[in-house]
Amino acid sequence: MGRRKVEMKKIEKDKALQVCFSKRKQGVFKKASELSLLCGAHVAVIIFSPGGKPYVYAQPSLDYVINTITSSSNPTPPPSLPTHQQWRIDDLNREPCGPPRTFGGRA
Amino acid sequence: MGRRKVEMKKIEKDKALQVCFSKRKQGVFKKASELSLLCGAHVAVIIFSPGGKPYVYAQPSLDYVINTITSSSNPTPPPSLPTHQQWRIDDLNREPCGPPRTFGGRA
DNA sequence: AACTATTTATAAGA
DNA sequence: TTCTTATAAATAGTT
Repeated sequence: MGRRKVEMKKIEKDKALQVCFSKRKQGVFKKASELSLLCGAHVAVIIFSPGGKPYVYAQPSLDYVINTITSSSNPTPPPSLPTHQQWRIDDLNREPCGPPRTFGGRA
Repeated sequence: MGRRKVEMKKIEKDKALQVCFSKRKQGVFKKASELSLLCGAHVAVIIFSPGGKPYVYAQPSLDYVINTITSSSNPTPPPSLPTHQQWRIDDLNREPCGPPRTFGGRA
């Protein structure tokens, strides 16, 4: 979205890349925060700038999300939920990681 | 965006929440993958559904991003970059975490 | 950093 | 859940 449709490939011009990074980082954080708020979902977004500086959005906290995702299996299933899923961290690394995919099903 | 402007508060109707979560999770992953591709940025997005099931997008990998962010200081500055920033993980947890904020500056 | 022309994401509905 | 469509929102190029 913008004046032109943009090709999805690495931006070469350094100035343009910096501007794009800054704008889109903000966009991703906003989308993540909206998802968290609207759906009551816990979420963490970790972004490293091309210069290596980290930016983080997390709900409720980075520690919480990393600790939960790092636990090899889900140790504390919410007792109120009938269809709780079991999962292992190894499964997560098998995600396809491409934009035009489904990125998993429902909870 | 959509037929109506939507209030930014927790969705109550369970069905609507599921649909919203599914669509927006996909949206966040797509935005993150575009940021990664366009800017060559390393990124991880970890999302827990309301039911507690985790979904992950990561570039180049979840392990890489978590290991890097978990290191209390950046141990391996890219030698090609002149303006490398030093940072500590403690700094990251001080992010405001609200949608209408700047979410950090530029690298 | 602000401004808009456009593209893209997505809320409802089928 | 997938598709369609009307609209809100993100953002590319410009100032």
